[in-house]
Amino acid sequence: MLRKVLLIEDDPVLRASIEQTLTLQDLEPMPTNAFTLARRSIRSNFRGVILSDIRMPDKDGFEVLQFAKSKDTELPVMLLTGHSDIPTAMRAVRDGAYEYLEKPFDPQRLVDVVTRALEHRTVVLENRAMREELDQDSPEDETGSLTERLKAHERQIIEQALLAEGGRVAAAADRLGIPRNTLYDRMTKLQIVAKAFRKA
Amino acid sequence: MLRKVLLIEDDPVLRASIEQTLTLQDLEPMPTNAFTLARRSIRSNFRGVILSDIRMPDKDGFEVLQFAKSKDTELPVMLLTGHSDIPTAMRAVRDGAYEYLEKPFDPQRLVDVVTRALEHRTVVLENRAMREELDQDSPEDETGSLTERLKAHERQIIEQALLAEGGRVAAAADRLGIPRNTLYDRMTKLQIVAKAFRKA
DNA sequence: CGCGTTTATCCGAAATCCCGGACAAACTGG
DNA sequence: CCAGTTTGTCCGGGATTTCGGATAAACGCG
Repeated sequence: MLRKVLLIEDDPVLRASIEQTLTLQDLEPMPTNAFTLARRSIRSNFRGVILSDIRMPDKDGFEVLQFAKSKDTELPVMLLTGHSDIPTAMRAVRDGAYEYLEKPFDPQRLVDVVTRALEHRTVVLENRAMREELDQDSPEDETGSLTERLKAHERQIIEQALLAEGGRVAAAADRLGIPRNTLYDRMTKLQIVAKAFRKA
Repeated sequence: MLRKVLLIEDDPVLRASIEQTLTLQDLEPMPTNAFTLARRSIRSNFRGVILSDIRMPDKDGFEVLQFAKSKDTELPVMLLTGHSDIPTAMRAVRDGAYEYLEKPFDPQRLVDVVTRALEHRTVVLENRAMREELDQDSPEDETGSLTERLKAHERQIIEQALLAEGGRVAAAADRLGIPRNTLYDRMTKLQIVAKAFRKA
């Protein structure tokens, strides 16, 4: 489960307060006082969520939202808003903000919302990682000569055995159910060097 | 993206209202007036989310929550609550409810919350499906002798080539880059019969 | 039916592989 | 430091594989 919370809030008092609330919940706030400072942290693979004030001196919280969405549409952005800005905040939610919090808010409410956002972010990233892995595995190349493919597979098996045995050839041979010398023969042919698996 | 919303609400008026709101947003409400009726729909693989009143004649919304969580801890349950029940609702959120909505609520707010819940549910289920697929593929048995494993792999490659060529051995041999006779030799050793790939 | 193609099997020789034995070098741990 | 173990390499012969050639049987099609 992720724990990072990129916090963008210009009011030092409120920022410190939120920071403390999050820290007490075993979360990892990354406090900043302005959007420009937070910019570089906002990436498509950011392993956390964003919590930003909606009204700030330099930049609007809306810009934070748009910037974040431009980097990653599934990156949760939560907005802190004053009472007068609620209609704006609700529109922001429709535009892709994860949630808004009306000031002053219950610390527990903040924690709940942030926690849910982090859960969501966690599964989204897991999802992507798995999808990538799946895409990698599936396209088994059905091309190449039989002998080449078998050789490649044999290399893979032998290297795996060597890795499992910390590069000890005799043990690997035993594990593979073949005489030690035979394994040396195969390794020579495949140009596998045992030392490479032993440096641990 | 999922769209089902299991709606548990005993007040016919409110139920119809919510149903209409959801339908207008291209969602699929499944309205019921009591927990007992909804029970059988609540499964670990339920492809949707749950929206339940927290105060009902027969059963408490809490029980819905607990029942749902017992089936699937990642099944979002949202609770409709009156003003007096807000502390209860907030505790429910800490206990795993996805969100609570204070009556009377803005329809747009309802839609936003439900939509977010559905997004979350969608990625969670995708996640599980992929995990299962990954678990199936990955556990390559790292056991057995080298020769046996290679033989198994060779059989797989040959059968795949035969399948691709409709069981014509000569063509398969060509595809595998080996002489036709050699392939016959291998097939004999591996007890592969070409006819089995030809009846198509 | 008759002819060309494809399949399936047998043969034999060259190439390759498997595997035990042997041994020096390197490593290990009392 | 030294005895015991492990590593890496070489050897050699028996087993296996490879692969072209040959051939009979089966198939496909006009």
